[in-house]
Amino acid sequence: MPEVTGRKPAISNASRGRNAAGPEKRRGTGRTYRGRETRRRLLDAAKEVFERDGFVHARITDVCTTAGISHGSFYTYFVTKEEIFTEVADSIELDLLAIEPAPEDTDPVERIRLANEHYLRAYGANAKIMSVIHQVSTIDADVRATRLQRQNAFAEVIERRIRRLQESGDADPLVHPAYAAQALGGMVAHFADNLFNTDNDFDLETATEQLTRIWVNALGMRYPGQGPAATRN
Amino acid sequence: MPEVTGRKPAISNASRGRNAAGPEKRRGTGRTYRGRETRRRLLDAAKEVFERDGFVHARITDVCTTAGISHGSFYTYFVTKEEIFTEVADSIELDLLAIEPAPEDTDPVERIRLANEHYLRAYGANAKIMSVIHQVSTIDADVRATRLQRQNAFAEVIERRIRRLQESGDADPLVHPAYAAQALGGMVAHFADNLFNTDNDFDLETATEQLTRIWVNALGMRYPGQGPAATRN
Amino acid sequence: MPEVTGRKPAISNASRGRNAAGPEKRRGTGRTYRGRETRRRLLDAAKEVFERDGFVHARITDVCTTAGISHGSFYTYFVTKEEIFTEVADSIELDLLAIEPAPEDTDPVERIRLANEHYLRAYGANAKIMSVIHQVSTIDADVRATRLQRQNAFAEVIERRIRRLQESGDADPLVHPAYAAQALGGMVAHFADNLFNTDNDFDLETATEQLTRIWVNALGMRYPGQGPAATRN
Amino acid sequence: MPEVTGRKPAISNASRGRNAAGPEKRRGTGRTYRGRETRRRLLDAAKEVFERDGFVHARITDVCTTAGISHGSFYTYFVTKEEIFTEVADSIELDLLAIEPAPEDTDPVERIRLANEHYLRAYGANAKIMSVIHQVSTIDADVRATRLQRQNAFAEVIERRIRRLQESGDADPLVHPAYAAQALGGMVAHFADNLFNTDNDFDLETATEQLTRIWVNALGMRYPGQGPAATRN
DNA sequence: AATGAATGAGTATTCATTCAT
DNA sequence: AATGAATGAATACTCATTCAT
Repeated sequence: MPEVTGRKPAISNASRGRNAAGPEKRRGTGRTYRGRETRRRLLDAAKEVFERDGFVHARITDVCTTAGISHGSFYTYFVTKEEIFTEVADSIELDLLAIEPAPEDTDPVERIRLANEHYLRAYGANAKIMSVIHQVSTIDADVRATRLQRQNAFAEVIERRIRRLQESGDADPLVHPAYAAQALGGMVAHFADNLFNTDNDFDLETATEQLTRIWVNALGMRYPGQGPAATRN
Repeated sequence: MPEVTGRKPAISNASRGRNAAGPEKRRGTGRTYRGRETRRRLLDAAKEVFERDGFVHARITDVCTTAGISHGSFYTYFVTKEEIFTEVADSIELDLLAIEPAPEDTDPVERIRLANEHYLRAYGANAKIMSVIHQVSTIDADVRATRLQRQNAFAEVIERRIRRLQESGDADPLVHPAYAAQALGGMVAHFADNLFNTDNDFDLETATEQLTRIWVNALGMRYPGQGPAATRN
Repeated sequence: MPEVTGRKPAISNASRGRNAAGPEKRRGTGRTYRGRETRRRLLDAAKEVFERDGFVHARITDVCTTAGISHGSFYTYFVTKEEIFTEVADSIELDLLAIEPAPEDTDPVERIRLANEHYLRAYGANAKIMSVIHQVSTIDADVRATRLQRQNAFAEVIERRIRRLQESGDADPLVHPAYAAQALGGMVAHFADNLFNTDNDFDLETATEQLTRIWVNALGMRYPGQGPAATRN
Repeated sequence: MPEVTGRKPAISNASRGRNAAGPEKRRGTGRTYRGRETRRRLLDAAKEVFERDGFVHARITDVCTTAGISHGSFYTYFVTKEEIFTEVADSIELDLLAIEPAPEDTDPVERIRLANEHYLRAYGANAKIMSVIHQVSTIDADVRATRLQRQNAFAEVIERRIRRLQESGDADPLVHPAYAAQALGGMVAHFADNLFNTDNDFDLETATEQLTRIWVNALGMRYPGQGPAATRN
């Protein structure tokens, strides 16, 4: 994706090195209370505008108007549209990936159900901005990288669990943990998007239950007190 | 990102009115061999440019240059960037969803494997443009609608098959066909994107096999000659 | 004549929708002294360019160059070429139609002469832009509407005066006030255009006198101290 | 009005020297029957399109489509948009200026009435295209010149008549023939445009009568059998 | 820290006219 | 003489970013 536009810092190379944050690039202005306040207002406004218009069509002007600050002040706090977007996105996805702590003795199937439920709920609470993040990830290499990184981190967690289940004899050993993790994680992500960002007849509870059932079946796990899953004989 | 323009009504149109516009909007120009050739060249060029630059950054100029035609000739064939994109996208996604007919007596599991393999291969052959289609679907309502429509059509096919398997006692009756269809279809789509458009260690064959296994397990199907799936007792 | 453009809706607007646009359309920027200055410079420049090139051939670029401001700044103040034109036109025609108040006891014929003189002088002072307004009124429905509205308002004033003259027995009762008002008003307007925008041998003073004489005769009015008008026997 | 556009023969210098008709410029193709037929179709179509869209917005494409001929064939018959317009315009105004032959002994007032009636009717029959001619005359110097030339020729006829009336003692000698001719001719022209090209409550018959009355009064003429015009004492 | 005016690169689109067939 | 494809000059408009106050 070569840089075609000529404007100053087009997206791809704007937030490069994320977290690396060029020393003179990142603006803060969090020193005074008033400054912090304005910054927060901008972030809130940005989220609103991004959700409404998508990243591509969102205009900084609108963000400023929404935040009730002047046009030029934006640059006191953020260097580019990309930067503020990244910050908005970061503040969001964190919730999504927060894996809830469950009691030690929670049943494995229940754990999966809880994780799925949490994912769906968290996604639902941020469905619109999630789809925008999705959009940006198809445009901007850095955002895409971050997204993939998170996806992989998520998949790794799942992978470890699958591996553990297999080791304890509770999951089909023929399932490849890495592949299954990516596939099942993707399945839930995909479904969540479908559930909240399109018109359809799905409902959250059934979705939770069904995704869990599929997940459990897929791994060849046993439902508690039900005998072997998916066995008909 | 200045491609997002849109001039004001301009004094002009004011007095146009009447039946001026007429049907002359639809462009075809497939009357001459030369015309058809040029059109084809444009479509090829467009695909190339979209793959390289993505929809947002693709410029009509580049498409024309690549096609070796003059600037203005583009509009002899297409009205907007969106239109040519849609045509490119349509020609692609069709292949993808075409599920090749398998011999009558093909084993159900094998059928699934074949379908998955086909999907992955077809996706792989068009991976780059597929991701662009993805991008556009997050930007343009029409493209999104078309995409969803196809996704649903695809899901319905899967749903019917699941239902049939359940009726013949070959699939877990507790799985909800509609939910499962959307989930499993999404899973494969998601994985395909991951497989071809990111750096990772997955390979096509294993992916085919694993996705199939998960799919089969998820539905509680039995692998041929292996006894009940996912049963370990 | 490419000024008559008008881009397609462009994918963009598709997802804008919602309450995006908002009220931000109306541009003002009269907040700062500097801003007001620039605006004024733009209006002056626009008048100059419109007078020189006519509306059709006038380019916004030229207006900006003439005003000594950058290209994009135009849009800080005006949305379209039409808008700035309308504003220029409005500021002009006002003078034209302002009928100066004459002393109470002014002779009716003198009143007419004064009005004609004022009209011709005012027209003369803005002859070039007047002809451009004329041009635009043949192109743009809005400008045409405004023009007609004014013309009619003007005609109504004349009509009322004719009616009063008839009531006091000072004008031919067979003359239809509404028709005459439109006819005589149009006569002066037409003559003014001819006088200032073409090569001919007319001069302002004779024109004033003659138009007045025709007007007075037409209404069957009496010249002061001359006995009945148009009577030669 | 400097040449701003870059297209080949922009209007102003296109029809230059009218009737001079550069030897190689004017295309004819009136040799075959088919050719003459096509030419006629083009002229009809052009009139229709010009009336509907005005000169500025009329597109040659539309003219061709309307005429049912191919795009490129236009240039077999006409060199430019201006040329075909001029030809359309010429064929129209002729009728308008045709002064009807009245019986030798026709009353002078009746003569004026007949002339006015003819003018209004002829204008009415071509009102729309007349307003387009008006438009073009504000854009194109040549068309403007032609228009003025005709207007002046018309005015001269009127002027001669006024002079004759004055010589025979039938018109106010204080009226300046040249000024009055321009004024009264313009009055009728202006009224005609108003009558047919705007929404108003005027009707043709009253207009004819009133314009005649004003005209007759203005010149201080006597209505037949009514004693001196506009005399009330 | 805030304001709002100024900047200017970037690109889509139209349509009269030409040209190869 | 007809067709229709190709050309390309011309220009309006957007919006991220900078800058003077």
